[in-house]
Amino acid sequence: MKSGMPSLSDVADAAGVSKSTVSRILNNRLGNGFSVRDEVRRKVIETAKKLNYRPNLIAKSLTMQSTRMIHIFGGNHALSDLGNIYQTVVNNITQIMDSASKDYDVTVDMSRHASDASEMPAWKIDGAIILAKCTDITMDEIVQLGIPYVVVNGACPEGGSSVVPDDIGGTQMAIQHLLELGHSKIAYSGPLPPYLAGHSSLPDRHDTYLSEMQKHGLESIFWPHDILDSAEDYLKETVLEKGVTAIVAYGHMGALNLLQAAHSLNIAVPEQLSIVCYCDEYANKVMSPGLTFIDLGSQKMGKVAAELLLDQIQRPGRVEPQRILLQEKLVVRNTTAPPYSG
Amino acid sequence: MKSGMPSLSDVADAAGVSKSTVSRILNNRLGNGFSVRDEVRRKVIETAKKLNYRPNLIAKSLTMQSTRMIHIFGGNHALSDLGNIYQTVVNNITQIMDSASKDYDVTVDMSRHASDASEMPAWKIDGAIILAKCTDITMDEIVQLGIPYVVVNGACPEGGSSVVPDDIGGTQMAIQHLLELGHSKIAYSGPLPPYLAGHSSLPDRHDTYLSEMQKHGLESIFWPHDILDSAEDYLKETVLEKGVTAIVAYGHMGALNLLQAAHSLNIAVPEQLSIVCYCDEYANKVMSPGLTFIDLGSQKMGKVAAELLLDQIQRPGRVEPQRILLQEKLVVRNTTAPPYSG
DNA sequence: GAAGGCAAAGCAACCGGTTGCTTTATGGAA
DNA sequence: TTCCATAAAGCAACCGGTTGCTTTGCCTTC
Repeated sequence: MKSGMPSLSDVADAAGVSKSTVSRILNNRLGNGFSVRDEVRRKVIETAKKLNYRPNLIAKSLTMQSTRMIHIFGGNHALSDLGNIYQTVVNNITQIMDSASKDYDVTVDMSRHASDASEMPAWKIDGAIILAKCTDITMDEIVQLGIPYVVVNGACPEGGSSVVPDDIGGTQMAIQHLLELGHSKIAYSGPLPPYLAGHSSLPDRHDTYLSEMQKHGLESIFWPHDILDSAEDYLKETVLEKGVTAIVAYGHMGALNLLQAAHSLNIAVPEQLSIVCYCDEYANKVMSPGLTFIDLGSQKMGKVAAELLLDQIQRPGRVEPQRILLQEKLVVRNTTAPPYSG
Repeated sequence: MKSGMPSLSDVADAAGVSKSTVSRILNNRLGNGFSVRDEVRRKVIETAKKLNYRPNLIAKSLTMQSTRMIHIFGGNHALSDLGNIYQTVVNNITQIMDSASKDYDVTVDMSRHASDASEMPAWKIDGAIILAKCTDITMDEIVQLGIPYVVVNGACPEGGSSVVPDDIGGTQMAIQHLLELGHSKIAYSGPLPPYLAGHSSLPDRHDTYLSEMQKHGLESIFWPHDILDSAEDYLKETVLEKGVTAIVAYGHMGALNLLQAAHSLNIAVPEQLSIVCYCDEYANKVMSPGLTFIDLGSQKMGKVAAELLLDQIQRPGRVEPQRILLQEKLVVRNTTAPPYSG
């Protein structure tokens, strides 16, 4: 009890047996030239419980191969935005992990890391989930140490596994939907796509919008527009001046703002203006009225990633690395309609 | 396992010195009865670099007294709701920790735990942040191990530190604001307050609403209303039938829904209906139009908690435990106005 | 009665570092 | 030449577990 937590030796002393005996009993490592009398076993277990003994994972990690710890990398950048899909992803991952036969402990690293530093925790981990991305050094370490991993919504190195939503397909569906309704003046509202940095969804959505518009011989109307910009200015520019009848918005917060601004400007949605956005199904559930949205399937993303990871952990070396492209779904609700022809 | 990762001994052998010498040189632990010739020092450092030696953090944290790890408890319940203030809290905590002179690693526990189980990680932690609450067993362990901790937005045991927003004062300000505008038919919209379970903000806001109304001789109008319920039904009942002119909403998502429903029902906000809600400043920032809201100060909450914790860690035993009641602020924007008198 | 076999538990090395203390080498003073 | 202080580096215990192998004791069996 010197430094707080009781150690294996403390339990051993209290129970009057040796360290190794305690270790073997608590880890149920019988056979292999070892056995105990039931009486001793009970006493040890009881003593451990009484002292509130909990193995020190750090020490355990030093010698053992498995710690049943799953570590989620990238929490700091991925969870820092409000209403982020990663929240749903993480929740679904923990849910799957909890219901797994062996239960796993899940931790999320929230620290900031320099881009040239390792994000590896000090303890040994059995599996890793990478939210969008981690530093190169971290990735190298993960691969070198042979830790099973799955990248969620991000690029992964050769031979790795990933689960990524198909933003290109989703964008195509959105445009298709608007075209079928009869729209031709379709604008895109989203942040500027920085091709080098940033997430692939930015260029994916934006570029697909451009190419789809071009494919159908339509003019593309793009004005970089972040959720913090003035939605009213944006609508004045696009809807009132350029005659835009439909907007594809990068995120649901941006869409909500557009909706509010439309109310202020007396632009009826969906009669005069259709809005479709990319959205997490949960985020959308709590919002009324129902936005027409492209479901990123974050719930499924988390689930699939967790199952993929579990599979890799449980059958090491026998699972083919997979790159799963998760189809997005168009959910038509109350913010899209045929264009106003009055 | 080995995977070629060179160990301290490998470096020592290659450089022709002992383990301890390498350790001391690489950690720059001179003095205290130890010194090296510059020649040897250079050779060791060079050898380490050549072998691409990286210390095994697991082994390191076994012996070191400090692990520089901060653990955040309660991530699973606190971060599972979208748009949660805890997200802001966590982000601000990591920010403070990162800018601390010694840098700390912050992890968030996302596992689910039975209420009679310990949530303690198996590795040593230097400090703990508890989001709202943790299991009793966990709390006991933290106290017993003498780990510095701060409870954020929740109750803490005798002698512990906590940072909590003053929901009672905030509610009083909100009601006061509405009264000054001339409202008298003020409704409260929020989840049912389960007095035993649940968070103190539920009864705090609800009860203060009741007592304030009573204090001013006004009728209280309460209909349990969650964000998933129909906002339109709620408005029909309160505004259209009972003549309510102002609503205090528990959360910003609920307020947003009320706003949308008001549009649908052609109820003008704020002309015919004032809405004020409790909200995270960040969540509100991304929303237009500007809601009048009670600022919970989650940013400050995280900052204060982190600083308090750092203080406790750096001056162990010399810091008085504090219970900080953070004042909420009323931010008047575009959803409150004098009642409609047409 | 001695040898053999097996159940039950302990010894001690090891994982990869850190650190208090000891040993060895070196040089200057007496 | 002898002694001693000090610089330079090594020894070995320790952190808290795991595990191969050995020891102890008891019961059979010949």
